[in-house]
Order: sequence, then structure tokens, then C-alpha cells
Amino acid sequence: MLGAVRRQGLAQALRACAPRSISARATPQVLRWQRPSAAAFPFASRSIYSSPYLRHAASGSGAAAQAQVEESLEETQDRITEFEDLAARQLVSPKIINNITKGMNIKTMTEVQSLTINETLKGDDVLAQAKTGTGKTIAFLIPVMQNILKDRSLERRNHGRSTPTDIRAIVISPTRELAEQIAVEARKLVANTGVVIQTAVGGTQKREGLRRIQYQGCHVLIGTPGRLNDILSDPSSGVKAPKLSAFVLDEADRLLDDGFAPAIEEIQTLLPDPMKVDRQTLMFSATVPREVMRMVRRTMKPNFKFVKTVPDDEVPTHMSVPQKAVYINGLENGLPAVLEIAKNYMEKQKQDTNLRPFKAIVYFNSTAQVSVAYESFTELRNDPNDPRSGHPLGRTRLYEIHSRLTQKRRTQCADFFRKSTSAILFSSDVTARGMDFPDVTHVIQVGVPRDRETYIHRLGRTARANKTGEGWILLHEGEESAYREKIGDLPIKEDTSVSSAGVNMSRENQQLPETAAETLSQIGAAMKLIPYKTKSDSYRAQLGTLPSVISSRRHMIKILNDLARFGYGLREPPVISPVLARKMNLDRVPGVNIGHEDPEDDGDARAVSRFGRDSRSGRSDFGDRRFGRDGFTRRPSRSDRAPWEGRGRINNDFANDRRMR
DNA sequence: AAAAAAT
Repeated sequence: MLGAVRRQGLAQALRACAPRSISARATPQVLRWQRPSAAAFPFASRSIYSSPYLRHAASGSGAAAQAQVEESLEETQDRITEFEDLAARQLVSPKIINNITKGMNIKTMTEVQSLTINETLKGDDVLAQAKTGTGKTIAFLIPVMQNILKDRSLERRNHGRSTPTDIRAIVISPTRELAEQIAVEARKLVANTGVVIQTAVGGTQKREGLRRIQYQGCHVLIGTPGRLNDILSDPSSGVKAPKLSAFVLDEADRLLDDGFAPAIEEIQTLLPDPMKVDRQTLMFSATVPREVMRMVRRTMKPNFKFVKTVPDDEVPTHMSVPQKAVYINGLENGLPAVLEIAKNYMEKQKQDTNLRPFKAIVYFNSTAQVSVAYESFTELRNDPNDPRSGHPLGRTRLYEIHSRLTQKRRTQCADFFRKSTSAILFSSDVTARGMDFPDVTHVIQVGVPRDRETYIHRLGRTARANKTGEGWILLHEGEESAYREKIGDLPIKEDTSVSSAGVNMSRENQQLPETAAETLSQIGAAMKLIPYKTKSDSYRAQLGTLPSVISSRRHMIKILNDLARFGYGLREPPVISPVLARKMNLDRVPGVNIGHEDPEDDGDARAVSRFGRDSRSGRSDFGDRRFGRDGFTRRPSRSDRAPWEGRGRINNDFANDRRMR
């Protein structure tokens, strides 16, 4: 019953967004997959109206809830589900099908593929709402390629070679890696057909890319908004798409977010008038917010199809994957907790060979935090005093990826991680959407993500292709309210198995469980080996991300200073420029270190090298500012060793302070 | 000072 109301709500939403003048006949059809037997899942259909637009439309449609929904069951019944059949019915070139069934060894379509391919092959415009990791790339590539192959003029022109004005399809993706990933897939699909695939993404040599297009030609151009716009708007590039027959937006919701829309609109003005040169527009989107609907209405034919491939009764990933929340005592407990989660799993995996090798993505909200994590994990040693003692995670490979790396490094890391059996990828949200890394067993999110969608997309990197996986999120109690607000309704269970998470790292001489003590000292030692700038950048970066999560400035500075001191091992908080301090209303907050530059001598607590020699001496020209209830209460003295090493001395007033925030 | 993305 509830399901029926929901269905009607959806149809309503779609009608509401179609222009009024459009006749009933032109109302977009809603196609929906029905699970044969409705299994009773506790969380069924919760995610279906996760988009604000549809949720709103659905809830406001009470009076009209009687309306019938168009549901084409006939089409559901004789829908093609085997790739072979597409060739047998002469819908798709046997070459393409052969590449799929033999080359890629895929026989049966996923639900997304089956539902969308059956529609797109008819030539209609399609908006598909699809869960990630369900083969949607192939789903939109097949009709695009088929359209290109069936144009016989391709073969005659230019002695069978392509030219830079031959572009038949443009595919836009929100990240460079995703564009490359789509191109790789596309090339497999059209192997030995003569169709030329090219990419246009930032961070690469524009001239080199252009030369490749000029020399090899291009039928399908896959890229990111900026570079695509750059190339198409540059008349001297000679790259044009006068015969464009397909236009695809992957991750449309993301693409229509702030920032991308202007570039995409500009690209559209550079394409031929769709009224004169007929083209098929396809959009894939995990959610269907207002912006996506607006773009659909502006660019798609009035009879576009809406294909919803999240079945009513299928449990979406973020409802079925086991998810755990770990409360950390301070932000400084974050990396120890990550390390311990890894160790615990690897220990279990030794006992139980059925468990897959540990392969994790660890997400942070800023690039600088990613670097701190990656660099410190690289420096880990079993025995911090002996560089030869081996890494606590054994042969687990470590990678980092974010926008501040060169494109070459990014691509390399993505490739390496994809191929690794046991690895950790420290990542910003570059990889949050669409990226397909096989066999990821863990997604660990450090801190509350910027929004609900981000959480769900990150989590979607695991449990792909019918595999299992688990999600973890590490939370400071100061983040609790933001956490509950954003994702409090998801099935995330509190987990208390991570012993180093709850340790108060400001206290010395504590009796700690062995695993916690070991983990904390390993991280603490590794942290001393990484550059000061990496840490101070991370501190400042979090001044940018935390205010949306923690409302009190005082509290924020307090926990950041704890991180600087007990996590990063710094003697004093990194400087904040006077301008920034004023802008953020921090000038009167205790513990804020207002200054101009990072100290020349590093400001590190005590850069103890692996060989045990002190390599830096202290400096204290920060005056009285340091002497407040700010986490840096004590004048730096002989020992700045981390308290859990048992020899440090810290101010107990301050330690008590931690309890009464 | 806070993902991403054109130079």
C-alpha cells in the first residue's frame, strides 16, 4: 500500500516537472523494475525518494494519490536480459556484443543495463536513476556506440579514418579519473570496430591531447567540463562536433552542482542545434534534485523516459552494508583508530582464510588531512625505534589520491590501487563517486562528511558487484549533532571494539591495553617523521571544514589544538593569519596562534629521528599567547614526547579541562 | 581555510 502511494508520488513529481503545455501523450514514462518476490527487508525503499525534490513532491501529493501510474509491465516481461539477444535481434552490432561476451566475459545484463538499454536503443532520451556499481557505464555506452556504428558514412569518409570533426558522442564526467575509467571501458567495447575514443581532461598536456585527436580523429570524446569546454571553444583546435548524435552526462547530480553548471552550459552552446541535428541525450544520476530536473527539461526531448533502476524493494547499499560508528576521544585518535581497524581485520583474516584481503579506502574532508594520513602511515614501523622492524600492516600497499597531486600521480595511484590485493587508499572525495575499485572490503570515513550524498557515495565504493564490504565512520563527540542531522537515520551501529579510539591521549602513565599502547606509540613515532608543513596545512584546512560541524569556535579550537599537540606532536598550534582570524571570528578565542608564517625551525615538538637523536631545538617566541587553556598550556620544556610513551609531562589542569568542555 | 574542476 505504502509502495503504491510512493509510486504515485513519483509519477506526480515527474508530471509536475514537465511543461504544462505538453500533452498527456508526451508525459515521460516511468519504467520500473519489479522484484519477482517481495522479500521483507527492514529498510526497503527508504532511499528511493532520497532526493529532496522527489521527497517533497511525493509528500505533497496526498489529494491526487488516486492517480494511476503508467507502468509498462509488458515491456518488463519481454525485456532483453542477455547481451547475446541484442545481437540476435539485430539491435546491436555483433562486434560490440562479441567484445562484451568474449572480450569482457559478461553474458547477462545487470538490472540497470537491461532497463536502460531496452529504452535507449529505441533512440529516446533517458534520465536514469541508478545506484552506482551496477554497470551503468556499459548501459549508456552501448546505445551510443551502436548509433555510431550504424552510420555507414563513417567507413567511406577519409578512407575509413576519423577526423577531429567526426565527433558523434560527448560524455561528461565530474572527475578526471572517472572520465579515464569510462574511456577504458569504451575502448574495450569497440575493440576492432574502428570507433575512436578520446579523452579530454584537465591536468594533462592540452597540446598533446589535441595532437592525438587531430592525428587519430575522434568519434567519442569523454572528458571533464573544464577541458571539454576549453577544447570545443577554441576555434584553432579544429575539434568540432557538427554531427553529434549523443550527449551523455554521467553523475548528473554531481555535474549540476555548483561550479560545473556554467561550463556545461557553455559546452552545450558549442554543440549543434538539437532541432537541426537530432541527438540522443542520456543522463545518469544517483539522485534527482531540482537542478537535474531543470536540466532534463531544458535539454531532453519532451517524451524522455525516466528509468528508475532502484527497485522499490531492493535494499540499497547504504541500507544493507554493515556500518559502524566509532567514537574517538579526540581528533588525535583518528589515525590510531584507522590503524587498529586495519590490524584487527588482518588478524581475523589470518585465522579465517575465507575473509578477503584488507583493501580499504579512508576518506577525509580535506586534501591536507589525506597527506598527513598517507605520510604518517608510510612511516609506520613495528618498533618505532628500529627502522628495520617492518611495517605493522605487512605488505599492505599505501596510496593517496586527491586533487593536489599531479594528474600523473593520481592516475597512477588509482591504477595501482585498483590492481592491489591488499592496500589502503587515503582519499579526498575525488574517488567518492563512480570510481570502480574491485574488492574494496572497508570504507572508513574520518569525520562527518559534508553531506548525506557524499556519505552514501563514499560507502558505495565497497560492496560492489555482489561482494560484501563494511563501512566505518570515526566521530568526535563534537561532531555528534551534525552526524545525527545528516545521517542519523542510516543503519549505523556504534562499535566499541577499537581500543585506541577512546584513549585520552593527553594523559600520561596510563594503563592501556597492549594493542592500544602499541598502536598509539607507532602512530606517534611516525608522526614525528613527517614535515611540519604537512601538519600545519592540515590544521588550517580543518579550520575550513570543522565550522560546519562544530558550532562553537572555542570548542573547535580546543579540539584542533589537542590534535596539533597530542596527534601531530607539535609544541604550539600552527599560526593563523590575522586576516583569517578576523574573518573567522577567531581573534579573541583562547589558544589561537595569530601570526604570519610557519616557524622556520619547524616548530615540531621534538623531531626525534629514527636513530634517536634530537635534530631540532626548541624556540619560544610566541609570547604569552601560548599560556591559556588551549592545549598548549605548558612552556615547552625538556620533554615533548607523546604522553603514552610514558615519559612526557603535561599540564594536569589542561587534562582535566578536556572532560568539561 | 574548506572536494572537484582550465591554464
